[in-house]
Amino acid sequence: VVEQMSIDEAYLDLSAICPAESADVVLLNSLPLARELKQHIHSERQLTATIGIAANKLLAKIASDHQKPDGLTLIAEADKIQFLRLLPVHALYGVGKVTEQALNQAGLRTVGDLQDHTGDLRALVGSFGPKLKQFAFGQDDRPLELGDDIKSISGEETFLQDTDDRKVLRTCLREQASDISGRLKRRRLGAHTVQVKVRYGDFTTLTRQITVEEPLTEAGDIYRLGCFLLGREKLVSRPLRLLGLGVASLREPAGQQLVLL
DNA sequence: TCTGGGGTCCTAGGACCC
DNA sequence: TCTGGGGTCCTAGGACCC
Repeated sequence: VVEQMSIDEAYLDLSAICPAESADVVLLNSLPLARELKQHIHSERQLTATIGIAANKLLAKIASDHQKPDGLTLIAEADKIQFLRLLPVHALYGVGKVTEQALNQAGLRTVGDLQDHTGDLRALVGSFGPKLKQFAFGQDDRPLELGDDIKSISGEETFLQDTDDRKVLRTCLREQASDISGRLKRRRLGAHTVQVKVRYGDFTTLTRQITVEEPLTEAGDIYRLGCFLLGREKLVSRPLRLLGLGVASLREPAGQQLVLL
């Protein structure tokens, strides 16, 4: 079972082909396969690959980050709590710059600090609290996401020079609309929301969106709504550094709604 | 480092409904 | 005329990930 995360990362669930009575033996049984995988990649592509083996996605990712180029790291269930203790909180999935700072300010710097913390983490990180606590102990029940169901499609362009030239902006928007339309049609989806995004020279970034009843697929329709949003909100009052266009609320136009009259 | 591109999810406020 | 309680949807921004 494979979940592709990006162009160069994926999770593999090998539990079905490496059966064993205990969780850690399952992990050990997958080692030869991991070595073989690395070898295949190297002989076929002349590329190194890094693999992390563990009982869930959180730990597998941490394991693969552990030894970077050409690594192979296994985190056993028996060792996971100890293994995590010394890592900075930033190592946990979902802890970025902002959350890290909030935790640091409360004196929580390592995953061990999180493990030992007796208070309610919700006071520091909101609804992420319970999940963060589980992550700190190496518990993660997120399943592999298989389906290629997709929630939004967008494109954006940063200009070499900030511009408010209507012709340049219209051309840009038209290209983005046509790209989005192509991707919608390939997936046989219709969009009910169109969003524009602008960024000015000072990096101020604004988005505006509109939701419509009819599913959109045509480039012209998406383009027109994008223009409408830009105009309605007078977003091009100064030169733009970036212009973006996107669609969301994607649905398969399964049953076409007919007009009553 | 003056900061690209494509995504997902969460939050908070407001309009609106019963 | 002001006011409860429970809910949905839309919008805008932001944190985070690769």
